[in-house]
Amino acid sequence: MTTDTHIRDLINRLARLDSAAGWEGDLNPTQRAMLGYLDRANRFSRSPSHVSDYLGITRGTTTQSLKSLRQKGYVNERRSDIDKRVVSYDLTQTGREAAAIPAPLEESLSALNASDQQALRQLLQNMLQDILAKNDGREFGLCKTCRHHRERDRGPYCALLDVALTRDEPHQICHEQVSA
Amino acid sequence: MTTDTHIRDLINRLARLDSAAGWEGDLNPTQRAMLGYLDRANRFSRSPSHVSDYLGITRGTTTQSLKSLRQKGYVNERRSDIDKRVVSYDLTQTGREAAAIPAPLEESLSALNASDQQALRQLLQNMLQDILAKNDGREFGLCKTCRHHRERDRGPYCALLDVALTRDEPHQICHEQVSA
DNA sequence: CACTATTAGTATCGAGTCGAAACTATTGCA
DNA sequence: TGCAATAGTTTCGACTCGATACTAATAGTG
Repeated sequence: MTTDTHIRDLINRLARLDSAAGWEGDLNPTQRAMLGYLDRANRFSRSPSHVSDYLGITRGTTTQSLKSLRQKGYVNERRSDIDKRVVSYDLTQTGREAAAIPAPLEESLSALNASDQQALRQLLQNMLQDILAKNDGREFGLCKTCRHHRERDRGPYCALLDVALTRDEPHQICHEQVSA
Repeated sequence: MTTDTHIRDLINRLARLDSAAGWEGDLNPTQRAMLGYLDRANRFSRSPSHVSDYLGITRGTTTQSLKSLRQKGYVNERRSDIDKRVVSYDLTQTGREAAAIPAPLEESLSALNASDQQALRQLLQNMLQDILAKNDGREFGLCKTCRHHRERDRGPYCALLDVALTRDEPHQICHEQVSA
């Protein structure tokens, strides 16, 4: 059906234009995407494996890209004390600044009215969930939308990992997130 | 605004998943995108420049990719007689077959009902037009939606190039297309 | 009609993406 | 304790991609 191809093309073209604009400075589109993910992911979701799952690439590739991001001073590596296999990445100050520059796609997005934005988000989200379900991929939704998220007296809390959360963590991406 | 980032992420993730699935056989995602474009573009729109404009990459890159597509037997090169600088690419039989395999994104798309599809297409199209307008990029719409397209007694006709069109050309992509 | 500017396309370079496959180190489990 | 699973890394080869410098053909101007 020609109709289908069309929407697919639109999505790919939009992403491509977003990418093309993403060559700003010494970052390429993939590096920018990683930076963006690390910026929005919580402390449980910042390992090479998580980045790989989110971007849909292999861990080998991710290792390479994270290495070049580290060499350019955008991220710091940190090994876990609990599980010595695990590595986690933090954005440096430079990294946070770079993650903050807006893309042309965002400007165009803010031109849409609120209800259109809502509709668009909903439709895209449904598609994404559908595809992820078929590929047993994870959703990487926001912590606060998860079935394990609780609001307690002393603040937010994760019932899956059994840990107290800081005030901003519910708004971050979690690799364990499962929609309620 | 977190809201904006979200939609942008959705679009990029969908495109990325589409890409990741696009490694089938001996084609990579970019090669697959080029093949798809060449398959849907009319005879006036199949040069390296047009591919570059459509994909938002430089001509140098496009030349390289077309070269590898040709070596693998997916496309044929043809120099124009009128303007000897111009080259045009045709899909081979193998190329047409490869362009026909559907992506997971398409299946997920057909799960949406017709009105949702229409709504989604419209919203994405508006965004695309908006972004293209800001970057003086071309729309690459279908011939039949163009202001130069005419329906004559002897069949479809292009008033811009002053040529008669075959029956299927109005349904193809044209680099000269300008929405009516 | 000659001269210059523009346009179409190509080659080369360096950095980096990407999957595949082979590998190390750690942890989990029976 | 010993083997399987997991997290991450390395290496390889093919390729993308922008930048830059290039050739050839056409267009436009005086």
